[in-house]
Amino acid sequence: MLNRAQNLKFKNTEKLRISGLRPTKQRLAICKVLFDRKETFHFTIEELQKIIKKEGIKNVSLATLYNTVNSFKEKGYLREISLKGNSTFFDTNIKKHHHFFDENTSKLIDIKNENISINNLPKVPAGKKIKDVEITIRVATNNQKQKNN
Amino acid sequence: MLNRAQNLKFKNTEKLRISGLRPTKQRLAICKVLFDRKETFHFTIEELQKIIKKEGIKNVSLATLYNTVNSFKEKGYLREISLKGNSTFFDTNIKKHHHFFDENTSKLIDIKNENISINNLPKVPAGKKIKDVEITIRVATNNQKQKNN
DNA sequence: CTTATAGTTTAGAATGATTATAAACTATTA
DNA sequence: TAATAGTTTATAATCATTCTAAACTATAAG
Repeated sequence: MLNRAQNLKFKNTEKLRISGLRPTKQRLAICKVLFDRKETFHFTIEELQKIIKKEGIKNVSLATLYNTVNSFKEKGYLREISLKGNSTFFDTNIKKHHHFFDENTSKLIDIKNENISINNLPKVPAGKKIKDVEITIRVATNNQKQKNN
Repeated sequence: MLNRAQNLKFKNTEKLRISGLRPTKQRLAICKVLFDRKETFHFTIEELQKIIKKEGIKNVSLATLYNTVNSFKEKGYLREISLKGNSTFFDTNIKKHHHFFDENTSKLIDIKNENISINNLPKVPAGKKIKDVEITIRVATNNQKQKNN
């Protein structure tokens, strides 16, 4: 019988194998930060690197972070979020959902998909299928000017 | 009485003055491409440069393109569109509306705001106001793999 | 008209994010 | 245990964007 830590590691190893990736120390370190937690979260590559450093799990180069995160994105274990300006955000929540973007803090907040629906969606261009629907609601305190980026 | 070309130039000059920008040759050349047309359109800085070159209006440096487009964005004469990966897209349509993004062609298609509405929008975070709502619907031909960027 | 000045343009440098490279390293398989 | 295929890493390369400072120009005042 596996304890909690062993079980999580086992799951991560499986996730890597399924993705066709060998379970190396670096990748397991990344998995631990990304997937061994109760709540999903949003991050940039830079933030991910800081977290891994802080937890002192293992030093992981930027190149490996980019490669691994991109692999997970391709395999569907992570999603990339569209945002103006700024750098690229990823989300460990891979269920269909949407986002508030707080312009004051530059943080994303999930909107569960059940809460929201779209009416009168126009016809999709001929011969095309919908691959993804992304809704981003930018919010800010009232007294703050709207950021245009 | 002004003819059509003169009238458009006058309007552009006004637009610049209102924005606190002097109507230089370069800026008028950019305005001509952006605003002197029936239909609004989407562009990247690189595409804008190509169009201006092709029309042979006036050579405009990249720095000026960035500066002027950013000024227009700040003044509200242009909107920036959030998109994963790729480079930054702008839209000369400044009315509230949304977009299809065709993954096969990497082109945007407008969805008029009247056509679409959102239900069950959850409560906005405390003390915050909605500044913008952006809906992007990614589409592709059925037989093509979904791009994840 | 000039001229002075404040604003503008530009090439090229600087920056920052991301990707490519190739040598050193490591997990896996035979 | 060795061979090999895959991985990591530092560093270089690339790409979009912003900065800089010198040359240029629109505007306003004389």
